[in-house]
Amino acid sequence: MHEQPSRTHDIPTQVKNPDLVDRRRRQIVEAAAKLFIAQGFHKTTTRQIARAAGFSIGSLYEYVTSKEDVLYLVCEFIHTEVARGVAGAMQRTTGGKEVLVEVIREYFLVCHRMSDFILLIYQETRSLPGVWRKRVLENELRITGVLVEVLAGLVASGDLPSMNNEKLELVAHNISVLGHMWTFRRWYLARHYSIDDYIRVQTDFIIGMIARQV
Amino acid sequence: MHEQPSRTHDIPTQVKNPDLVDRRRRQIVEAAAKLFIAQGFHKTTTRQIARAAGFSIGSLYEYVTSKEDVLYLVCEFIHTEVARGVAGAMQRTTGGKEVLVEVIREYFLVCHRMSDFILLIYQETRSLPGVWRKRVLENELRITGVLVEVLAGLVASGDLPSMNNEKLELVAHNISVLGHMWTFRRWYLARHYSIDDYIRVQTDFIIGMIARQV
DNA sequence: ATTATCTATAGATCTATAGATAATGC
DNA sequence: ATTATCTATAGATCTATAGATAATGC
Repeated sequence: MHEQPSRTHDIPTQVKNPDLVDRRRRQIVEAAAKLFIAQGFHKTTTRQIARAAGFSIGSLYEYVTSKEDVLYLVCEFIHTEVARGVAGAMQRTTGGKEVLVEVIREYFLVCHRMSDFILLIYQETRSLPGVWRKRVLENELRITGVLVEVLAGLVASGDLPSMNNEKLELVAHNISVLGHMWTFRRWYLARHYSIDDYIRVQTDFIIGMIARQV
Repeated sequence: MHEQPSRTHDIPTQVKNPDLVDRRRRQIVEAAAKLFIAQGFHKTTTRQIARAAGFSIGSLYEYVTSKEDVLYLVCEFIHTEVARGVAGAMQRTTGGKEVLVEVIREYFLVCHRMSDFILLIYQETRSLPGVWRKRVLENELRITGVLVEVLAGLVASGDLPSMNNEKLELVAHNISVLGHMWTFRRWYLARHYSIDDYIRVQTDFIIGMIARQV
C-alpha cells in the first residue's frame, strides 16, 4: 500500500487515519515550537519533541520522516498564525482616512504577540531543505502582500499620494520589517519604548516616509 | 603555569606565543566563517574547520576550548569588519548638506558587501553562550551608534530638524535595519532592484521619515 | 626542555528504524 | 487483520582530549 499524504501538508505518514494525523501533528508542532524557541532547532532532540508531544520516539516517526519535517511543520504553523493574526487585524480596522494608522498598529501588535515565533523564523529558516525554505519565503511574501493591498487601496481612494507599484511594495516591506525589528531588536528597544510608544513613533516615521513621495 | 589569554580576545589558549595565537586564530576565523556561511554553525564540524584552516583537530583545540569559541571569534571578526567598513565609509563622505545621503549610501554598500556576514550574525547569534551573545549585541549597538552621531551632528548644524534623543536613536536603528533588510530579503529585493536603485529609493524614504518630524 | 602539532580514540550523543506489543473493528 | 504505538538499538556521527611525535632554542 502506498504512503498517503495528509490533507494539510505534503509530508508522508505511515498512519492511515487523517484526523489522527492532524491531531498528532498539532501535538508535535505545539511541543516542538516551544522547544525550538527555548533551545533552538539543533539543540532540540527528536526524543525531547516526542516526549513533550506525549508519545514515544517511535510514534513520532510515524508522523514525520525526519527532524526537518518537524521544523517545516512548525514554520508553516507560525505563518498560518501570523497570517491569521494579520487578517484579523485587517478586519478590525474601521476604514476611512486613518486606515493606514490602524493597520500599522494592528500589524505591529501581531508582531509583538508573536515575537518568539517571528524570531524563530528568522533564525531557523536556513536549516530547512531548499524547497521548503522557498515555501517559507513565499509565505513571508504573502503576508507582506496584505500590506501592499491596503496601501494600494489607499492610493486608489486618494488618501495616499500615488506612487508606482515597486515603491508601494517596498513601503510594504519596510513596514513589515520595522514590525519584525521589534522582535529582533527588542533587547534594545524595550529599554526605551513600550510597544505602544514604539508603534506611535514608527507610525509617524512611516507616514512621513510615504507623504513625502509626491 | 597558568593559561594565558591572547591579547585580542578573552579565550584561553595552551599556546604561549601570542603572535602565533593571533595568526592561527585568523586562519581559524577565515576558514570557519566560510563554512558557517555555507552550511551553518551546527552542520559544520570541528574537523572541517581544522582541515580548512590547514591543521589538525588536535591543534584546533590548542587555540580554542570549544566549538562555540570559534563562533564567537567569527562574530567578533565580522563586527570588526563591519565597523571598519562603516568607519571607512564615514571618512569618505565629503561633508556638507548631503552628508546623510552619502552616509546612507556608504552604509548600505557596506551591508551589500558584507551581506553573508550580516546574515550569519542574524542566524547564529543565538547559538552563543549568554555572555558572548550580549557582547555581540553591544557591538551591534556600537555600529548603530556611529549613525546616531552623524545624525546628531546634522541636527546640531541645523541641517536636520531637531528631535529628541530617543527619536534620533530610533531613526539610526531604522537606517541600520533597512540596510540589513537588503541582506535578509535579498531573495525578493534583488528581483526588483539593483543595490543602487535600492539605495536611491530607501534614501528618499528615510529623508521623508526625518523631514516630516518638525 | 619547552613549545607546538599530530594521531588515535574515548565517551557521549542523536537520528531513524526494526521488530514486538497493544488496541480496534470485523 | 489492521492500525497505531512502544521498546530497544543499530549505525553514524561529533566533540574534546590523552598521549605520542616533531620542531625549536638553550
